[in-house]
Amino acid sequence: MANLIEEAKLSIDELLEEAYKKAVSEGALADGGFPQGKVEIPKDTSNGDYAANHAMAGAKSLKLPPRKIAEILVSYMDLSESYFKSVEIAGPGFLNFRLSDKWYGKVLRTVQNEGDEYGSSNEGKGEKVMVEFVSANPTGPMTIGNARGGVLGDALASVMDKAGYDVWREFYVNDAGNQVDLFGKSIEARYLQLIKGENAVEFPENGYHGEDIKDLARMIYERDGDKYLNMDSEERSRAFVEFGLPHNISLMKKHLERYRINFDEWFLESSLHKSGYVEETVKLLEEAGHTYEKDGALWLRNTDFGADKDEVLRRANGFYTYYAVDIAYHRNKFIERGFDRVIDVWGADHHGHSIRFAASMTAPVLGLQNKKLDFLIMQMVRLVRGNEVVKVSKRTGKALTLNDLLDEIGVDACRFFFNAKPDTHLEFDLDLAIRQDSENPVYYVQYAHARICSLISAMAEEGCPVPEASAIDASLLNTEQEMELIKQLAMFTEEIRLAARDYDPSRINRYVTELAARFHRFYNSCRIKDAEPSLRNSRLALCDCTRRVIANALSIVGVTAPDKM
RNA sequence: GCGCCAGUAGCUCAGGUGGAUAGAGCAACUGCCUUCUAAGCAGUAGGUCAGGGGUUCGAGUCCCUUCUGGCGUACCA
Repeated sequence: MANLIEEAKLSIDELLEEAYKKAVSEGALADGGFPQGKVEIPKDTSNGDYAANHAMAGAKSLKLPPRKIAEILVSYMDLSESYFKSVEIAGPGFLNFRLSDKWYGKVLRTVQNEGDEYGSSNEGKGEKVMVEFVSANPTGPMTIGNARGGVLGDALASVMDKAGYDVWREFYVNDAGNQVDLFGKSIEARYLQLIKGENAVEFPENGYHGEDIKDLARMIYERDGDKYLNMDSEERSRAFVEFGLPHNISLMKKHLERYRINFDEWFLESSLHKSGYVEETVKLLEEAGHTYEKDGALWLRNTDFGADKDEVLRRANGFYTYYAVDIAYHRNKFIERGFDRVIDVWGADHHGHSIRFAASMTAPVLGLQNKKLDFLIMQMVRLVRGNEVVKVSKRTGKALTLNDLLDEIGVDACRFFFNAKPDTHLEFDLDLAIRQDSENPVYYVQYAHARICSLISAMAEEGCPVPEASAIDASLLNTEQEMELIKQLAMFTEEIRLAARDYDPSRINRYVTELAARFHRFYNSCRIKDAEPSLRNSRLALCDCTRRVIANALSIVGVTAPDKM
């Protein structure tokens, strides 16, 4: 559970502080306090692997020019027991440290010892976090937008899990409310059209036009014939909903499983209605005086909590709005189920809602003062086919479904592709996606893994198994390519930490692509098979570590790491 | 109108919370397989970081403003 980058930075801080203290005790520096500097990995590591700006930060308090301070610190510094072989002063006063082979060896040992666990840390300290994502309406098939939200949520959950949070994946099923009524009415219309003819029955204006609705009607007709023909309309569409929803939900489960997403819970909206929890929550707000009646509806004074408008909680017809249900649902997450933090992965079409909703959640009666509600708002996916923009809408029924997409480009490519930075618009070109073969970066990464696997097995057959990292001589790994590769291996834990902190799992994509690139560079410039035995063993251990980290990283994104390609 | 997100190479995007000379991949061009997987590597070319102001030793990064695109601003979810 080591974060090698953090360790290296900390050890530089310690080296500097020791040098500072020694310099002060011998009168070389004024005792103005140890300067609070930052240790960073510079963009360009040709001057050093780590750069510290303490000398610049201390210029004022120590009343000396930065370069002078740097010189004094360096002269009092002892690197002999450290992970560094040299320190140099550069530019305005940067202190540039270069890593020694003691550190490179430690990296390989750490990767090998920690195995599948390498990359994990205890940053999150077991905090209970729920990631709610996808939560697609069960009124139709999942779309390409859900493909993005699915990977984002799932990979975010994985990253947080690795970073030491206690993570729960949840799918919120909207199995109640207007959309569901409309769903029932849509099936009903299609059903009646089957019997009476398409022109004899009017289709609801805002109904769901998709083929899947027709399919559902057909299934019902094939099973029960015209049994529902003379039934009361309300009763009939309710019966159709009772058939259609479970059907769609199990289909979503199946497709998401194919997409390698498994939820800890499929939470039913209807359960909040049945248990009276929505009513109870609204009453809470009512009794605290946060509501008023207008035009027969019950309104929440959301402007009191800083929102730009008030919201309807209960419609004039007596039904609760999704807004009221959402408040109840989130109260349930925090209060009833004890999550410390909730992250909702929502599309950009919900961002207005998320801002107003966050305001509502600060209502003191809800008791969420110490809780943390975050939103990961992902921008929309723009579907294009060549130059033509493809409109995605469930209403028109023309959407490309998640399952169709998986048929076309495969799970690995899809997961890798959609794990992109959440806050930028994603352009998805269907023409490109279909011919996304070797152009796709996912293959570049997988290829590195397969290359290593076949190399390792070929070497094992020749009597050269992968050695223990503790038994190799890391000082032999002294070419630029080897050192760059090891440095990238060391970065993994830190990368996961940052991905969790920023809610940006796409960092892992970039990380693993860079790791693969560094491996390919190494592989091209360094022979393994016919190197001296000790060098061969060192390189073999390096290959093995790379293989492990690639596999670990890909598993976070939910992409397979093949042995052969 | 107001609010949120974005604008970086021909295309798709990075840019580590203000640091050293702005980077990858694709596309284009030139090389590298009798040697561990060429789905690879090395190299060339490509830029007014949307425009304009400001903050400071220093700005793609922070502030203001204009422009462009997306999304929102329902008794839909």
